[in-house]
Amino acid sequence: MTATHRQANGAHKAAIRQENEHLILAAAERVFADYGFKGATTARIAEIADVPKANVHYYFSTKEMLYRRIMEDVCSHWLDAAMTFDNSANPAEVLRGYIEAKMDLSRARPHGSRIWAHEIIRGAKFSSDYISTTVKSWLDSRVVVLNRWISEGKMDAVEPYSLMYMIFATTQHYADFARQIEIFNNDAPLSDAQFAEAKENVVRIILKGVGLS
Amino acid sequence: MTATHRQANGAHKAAIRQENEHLILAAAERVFADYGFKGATTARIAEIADVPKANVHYYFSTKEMLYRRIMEDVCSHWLDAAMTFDNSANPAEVLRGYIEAKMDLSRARPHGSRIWAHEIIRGAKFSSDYISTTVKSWLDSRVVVLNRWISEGKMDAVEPYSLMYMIFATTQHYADFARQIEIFNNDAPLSDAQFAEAKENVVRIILKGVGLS
DNA sequence: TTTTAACCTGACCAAACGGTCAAGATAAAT
DNA sequence: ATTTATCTTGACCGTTTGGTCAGGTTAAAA
Repeated sequence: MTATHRQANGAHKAAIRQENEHLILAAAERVFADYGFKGATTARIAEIADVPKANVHYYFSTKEMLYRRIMEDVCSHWLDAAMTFDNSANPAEVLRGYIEAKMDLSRARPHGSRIWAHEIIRGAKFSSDYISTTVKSWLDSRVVVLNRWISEGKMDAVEPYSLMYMIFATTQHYADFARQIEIFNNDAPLSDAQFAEAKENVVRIILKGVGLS
Repeated sequence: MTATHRQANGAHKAAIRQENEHLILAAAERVFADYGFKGATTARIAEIADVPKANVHYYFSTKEMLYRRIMEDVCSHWLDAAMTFDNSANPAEVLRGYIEAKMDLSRARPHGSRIWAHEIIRGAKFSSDYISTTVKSWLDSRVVVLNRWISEGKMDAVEPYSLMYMIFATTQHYADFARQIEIFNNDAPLSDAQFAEAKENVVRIILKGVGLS
């Protein structure tokens, strides 16, 4: 390979690194989603990523570091996509937009939701700090908005945390319990049309349930 | 020990067996709830049950058999307590009773709910038969009832499966995500009063959401 | 009292586990 | 052309894993 074929400034090496890290992270996301931290094995991650196990440890020194990286990726993605709780518009539109965004995220990235579920069920050993700071701040600020809407008589006087938990639970159920839903749906994954109907139903029931329709 | 001190007909041996099986099952429920099937270890189960590891294998030949037994226990308990979907009364009372029963079960036996969550997230490898037969039959029969109520104009024309999934998700969230709720509640578990308020909120929002209040 | 059947467990095993390492391959810099 | 830094990987290591087993204890039956 001559100099003219090479990319400038070591771009090839960087590309290799990016490619392999991406392969390993994608495989790890699947394996951690299926088995949780303890149940996942680096051998299985390597197998799915189609790289030797030693290569997994070359890019990510330990299983815990790989797990933490995955958690960070999942969280940042969620902060971007699922925390678009714009409080400038009217309550019904805001809640509808938020619920739809969370439903879409469950559909598009179910692995992230499942990793989160594993992590919380086990007791949030790795993420309790993150939850008690970043996530709690975000949630509390939304509760303030909800309470303002309630005091302005724009919606029913529901307990805001219960409402938020209901939205968390219902939307994430379509990712975490997708296999159960699939079985109930005669062993077929929900079609796009079925999922759209489910999404609309969730929005309708919750909006009406808090007096916003 | 004389004959008069002994219990009749080998009752003592049977009692020993029952006692130890119970100890091991209780410990296994906790460990499987925390780590799922793959992540759980028989050594940890033995440690929590306070019996030698070899004794765990004396009463339950393999980890898989112990897990299946736990799943059966969890399911039968749920069938008893959480499937009391009496369709003779009026819709609002029936739904309220069902939601309250599921919330109470999440509060009283969170481990069972978490084991179920692990099992489904992983793809229901051990339980897909049970879900596609017993549970699906139960669910489909309740959907028939909901559809009848809808056609009789007693409640809104919601998609019944979406509604049932919402109830599953929201009620089980209080077991599966108890740790997250605890952190949001300033690192304190929900008090009985807080839980009662949450339960009432869930009932109110769903009943109103489907036109039953 | 003797026999029998069930219970108990420390010690052990092969397999799987997370992680290491030396030695080679590749490509960028000199 | 040579050096240097990064990438690659089979082989390996100490530990943990699910599971076994021989030999013991206990209590019911004969």
